[in-house]
Amino acid sequence: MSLAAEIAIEHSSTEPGTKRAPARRAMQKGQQTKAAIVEAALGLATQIGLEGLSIGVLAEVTQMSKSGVFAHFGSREEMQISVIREYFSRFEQEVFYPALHADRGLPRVQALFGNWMKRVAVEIQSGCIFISGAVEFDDRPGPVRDALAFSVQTWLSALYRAVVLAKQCGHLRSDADEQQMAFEIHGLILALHYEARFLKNPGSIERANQGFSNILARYAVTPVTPN
Amino acid sequence: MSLAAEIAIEHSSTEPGTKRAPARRAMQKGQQTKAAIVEAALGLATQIGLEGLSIGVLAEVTQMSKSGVFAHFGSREEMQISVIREYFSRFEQEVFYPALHADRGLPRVQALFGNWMKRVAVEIQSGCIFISGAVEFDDRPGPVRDALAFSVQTWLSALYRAVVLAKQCGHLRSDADEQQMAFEIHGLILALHYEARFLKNPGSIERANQGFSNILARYAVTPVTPN
DNA sequence: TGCAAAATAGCACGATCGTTCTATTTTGAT
DNA sequence: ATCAAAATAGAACGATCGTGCTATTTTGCA
Repeated sequence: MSLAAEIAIEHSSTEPGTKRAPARRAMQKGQQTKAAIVEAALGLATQIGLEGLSIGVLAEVTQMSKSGVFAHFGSREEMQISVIREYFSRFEQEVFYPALHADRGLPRVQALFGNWMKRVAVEIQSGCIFISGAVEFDDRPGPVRDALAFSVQTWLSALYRAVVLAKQCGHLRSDADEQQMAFEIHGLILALHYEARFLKNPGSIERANQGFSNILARYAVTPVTPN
Repeated sequence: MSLAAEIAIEHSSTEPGTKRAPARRAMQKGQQTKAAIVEAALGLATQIGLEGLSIGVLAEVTQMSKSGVFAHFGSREEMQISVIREYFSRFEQEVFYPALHADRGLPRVQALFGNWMKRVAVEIQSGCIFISGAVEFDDRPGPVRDALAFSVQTWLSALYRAVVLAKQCGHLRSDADEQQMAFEIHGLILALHYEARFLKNPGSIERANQGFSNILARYAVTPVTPN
């Protein structure tokens, strides 16, 4: 049902500062500061990447001591994972859930792509953790890579399922390959991020949108009205 | 004429260890060791990225002292730039030049894409500096970013010119947008690298090839024979 | 073979890193 | 208000980083 359905399960990892037996105390302040740290870390990570994050810089930004920051996570890796979870949560809220209001089938696929584009357009300035993180952790095994790959796979699967639904609705040609279509859409987003953010090529957003139109023209059963 | 025509100009930077006036000495050994260091650095950089390169690790790998390695470049940034130049040079030799033997027009575009695919297929294991470097330096100004962006732009321009040539040859529809076509091809390569190397999704190579066929079907004037 | 120049090594520097340990302060239910 | 627990601070650790300085070794024309 939810994009993050399985996330909740994985979230039951050992949180430092949370003792098992006597869970009577409220500990509101702790979670509050932790959220503020993650917020700051998220802003930093989108710009300089997850690997660029350091406890020291995080302490500086949040006006805390290094050990104060550290205590909230127990390790740097756990801090990075917290950032990934927060990023995923916002991605979910901004891209996935709003698109569920669109009708099943092609309209929903268009909504997903449209919301994704809106987000990436902003991330041309701020950066995207799903893209930078993929490069940073593509052959560095461990829990951070796992959390990142899980988040990305969850989102790409949601996109794929929307395409499958579109075909079931009869909106796509009978010979349309749903995995292929999702792959090509992903490529457009990646090319946009690369050419706009790194190369600073103007017109990239328009080309990504045009590319999506081209994909629709290929896979849809009938000419699609542009949004 | 050459893909790297302008590179030679940029290459006239201050090389440490090269004094201007008395250029009598041969200094063959120096360049030889430097080449070996760059070779080792290239192998490391493809895996762990340009930012992951350190003088210390490089000294370990080449069985030299840190200062011995350092002296060949004068700075870490200059070392990274040397790696980028070497990577570009090999890319040129492997992808660009061989494709010039194909006939102008669509055949050459197909050859460029085919060679590019062959290389990326290998880089699913080893990694691609043009992709990882773009993420590492997308908002870190400086000479390293400049060298990297220049290399990538040079290659993408070469691809674009091949597409323009294909249209001039009458191989593409009159309404074909060459920049758009190059953008979509770039997206396929990026999606392949992302989904195969990071997500380890099988079938990504086939999807990239299929995507290229789809692009040809859209832009070419006549059905194209698959290679 | 001699000898200057080039190549390499050795050492030390300040900085930053993640982490551990031990205080100290703050919190919040009783 | 009390007091234990939670939250935060402070200091120190070993490691690694890029780089500068000064030897020492190696190179290759004369």
